[in-house]
Amino acid sequence: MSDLLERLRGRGWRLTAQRRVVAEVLDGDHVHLTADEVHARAAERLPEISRATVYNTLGELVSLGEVLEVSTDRRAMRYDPNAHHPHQHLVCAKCGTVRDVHPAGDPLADLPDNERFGFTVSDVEVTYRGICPNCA
Amino acid sequence: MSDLLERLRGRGWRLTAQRRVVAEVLDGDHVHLTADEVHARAAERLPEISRATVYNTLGELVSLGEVLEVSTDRRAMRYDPNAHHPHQHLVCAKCGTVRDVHPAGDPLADLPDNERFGFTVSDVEVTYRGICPNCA
DNA sequence: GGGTCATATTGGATTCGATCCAAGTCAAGA
DNA sequence: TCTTGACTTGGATCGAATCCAATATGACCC
Repeated sequence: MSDLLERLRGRGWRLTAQRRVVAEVLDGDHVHLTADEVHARAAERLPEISRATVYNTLGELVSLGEVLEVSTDRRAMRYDPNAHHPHQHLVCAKCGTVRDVHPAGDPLADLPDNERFGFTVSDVEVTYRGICPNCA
Repeated sequence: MSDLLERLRGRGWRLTAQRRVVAEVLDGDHVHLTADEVHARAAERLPEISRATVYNTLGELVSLGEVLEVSTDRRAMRYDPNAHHPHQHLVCAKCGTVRDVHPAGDPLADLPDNERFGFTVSDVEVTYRGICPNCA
């Protein structure tokens, strides 16, 4: 993740303690934390960090393409640091657990021209739902 | 949509003026209204209908499988009466317009067993994003 | 038609996630 | 070290959705 910090610095990001901590919190494999969870973990290291800053930083990381926003339910948005490896999500309908998955095929290619209605289609998002082994 | 009302009556639904109006509002082709929009349209016919009742009724229709909930952005949930014909959604990233689309292939079948992690996968939801002709 | 009762409706309060804002703080270049 | 524009803060605010106790009403029975 220090790569990430370097990359952002190169783009003129001012490196603050708060941003560093948020980036470190996200630097786990396969985490899909809510903003509040990110805030809680960040606050363990930097007790005074505010929610607003966590939201700001997450928003910046998203628009820089370093983190993905995924909305798996009607509750809180989740933040996925695995932005540089295309993947989709498998969500447990009971406990909300999220796993990264890699379906075969290219869903974008599966949308024929006559089903695009003149849209310039740039992105597709696939969410699988089911029951995880723990909840079954 | 009177089919719908009959079907629901058969399941013990008590048929009230409010529920009838909500069902009628949803009885349009390819509409993807928010709860507030449903409420506004319902209120044209039945001025005293409350938001709470609209939410209740929509929730019931969803759990009865007669209407689909689609969350196309981080804003309000949308309600899709086209529940009996499998389809996916194409969303304009600018204006939010939603169109029903029918991609080729079966995304469920595209998720291999070794990518299911023991989940019982029951459903998949595909959202295409792009820019519509009007916004381009 | 009238009575009964379980179910539905109401609107105001409440929750929860997210955003906004003005005031204070601080990283980084000179 | 100084300066400055960008960053952070926490409290207010917003918007969607849910909850609740009081009231109203559809459906069934006679």
